[in-house]
Amino acid sequence: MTKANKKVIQSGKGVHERVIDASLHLFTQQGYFNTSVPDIVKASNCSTGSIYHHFKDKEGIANALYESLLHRMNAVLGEIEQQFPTSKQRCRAVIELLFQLTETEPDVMEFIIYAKHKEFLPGNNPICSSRPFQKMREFITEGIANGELEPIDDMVAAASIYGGALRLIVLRLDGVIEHSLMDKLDDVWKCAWRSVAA
Amino acid sequence: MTKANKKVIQSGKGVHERVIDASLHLFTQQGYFNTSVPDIVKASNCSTGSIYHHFKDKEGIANALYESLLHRMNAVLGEIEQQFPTSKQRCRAVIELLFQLTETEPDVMEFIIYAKHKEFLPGNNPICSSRPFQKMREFITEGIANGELEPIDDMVAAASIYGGALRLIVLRLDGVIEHSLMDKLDDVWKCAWRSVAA
DNA sequence: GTCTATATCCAGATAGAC
DNA sequence: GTCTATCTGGATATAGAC
Repeated sequence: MTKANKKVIQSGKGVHERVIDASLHLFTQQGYFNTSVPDIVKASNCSTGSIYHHFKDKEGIANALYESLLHRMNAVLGEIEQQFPTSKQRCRAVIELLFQLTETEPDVMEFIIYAKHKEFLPGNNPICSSRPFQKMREFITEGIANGELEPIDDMVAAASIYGGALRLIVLRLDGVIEHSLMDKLDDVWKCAWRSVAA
Repeated sequence: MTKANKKVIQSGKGVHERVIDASLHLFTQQGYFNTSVPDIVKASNCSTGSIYHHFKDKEGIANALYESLLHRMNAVLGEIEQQFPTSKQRCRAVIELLFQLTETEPDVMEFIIYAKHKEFLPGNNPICSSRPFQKMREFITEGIANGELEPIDDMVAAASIYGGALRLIVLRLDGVIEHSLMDKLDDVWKCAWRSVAA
């Protein structure tokens, strides 16, 4: 990508947003620790001084990014909850959402489900304890309670429903799968649902 | 752990093994980039000079560790292949093996399936392309070919069979699950097999 | 082969002009 | 609020005695 391109893409954005955008890209492509603040300076077209004016430190950047992505995920899951009444519909919608996000914004997906946050955000809980992941499990718990799903351990059921999709997402992000996950959605869903349906 | 303890544990081992052992522990507990060579010096009771005499550099340590664990995994999967003739038996044995390893040697499991190798071993292929992971998928492919499993996409079938177990392993390593995975083995396997059985 | 002492580098972070 | 110049610490890696 040329310098000119970068400027076009990021024109009109404030420092905060430019830094977050650049960092998401660098962190997912190279890893948090392989990305230096000077790297972020170059990629964001902001100066060191500006960056430290807007963020406490490098970890503060990662934290802002993390919070914003979790917040966004949580909002979308809330919409799914409102739109669909059954466990079956909700879980299917979640998997479709995750696949779509993997295809359209792989950096976002990679940062959410594939980054080792505890290594660079040691203060935070593991991401699987975060609100969005909890909500995903609630969809399951309710399904067990109302008899849509087999009466088994919640964690086992959640892992069975979402586990296959999450594996495929990792394989896709790693380049092992070369075509769009959307092609596999129906098959994945069929397997996932069969594994726990009552 | 006291210094005395450490010496007892590692007495009689050579530099190579002491360094590998200490590094596995440090890398999984703190992350590769949060572990300095001086950290490894202290934990292994080897001097900087000795370490660099036996390994080219810090990455060389991680690489030796990675290769040795993959080699070990590969050997055990080979035994499973020999011992069991059917896809069903083999996949079940794989999941049991992974659960056992998670409980008895969580560091090993964490380094194999949860570390972001591409960030600190940039030369290597993604681990899901490695021999052991390929072999796990072969067990599936053969099952599809001989009619034990539904005739669906190999990757989808593999993700469905192993995905739930791998999710639970991550939850266990993150401390979200507090009891032994062995307790859940039967349920996990039932779900996994139902998802793809012909 | 193992050790201590040390060189070199570059990261993260700050100071202070504008 | 943004910038450039700079400080400081600690990391990786080496040198060279033993």
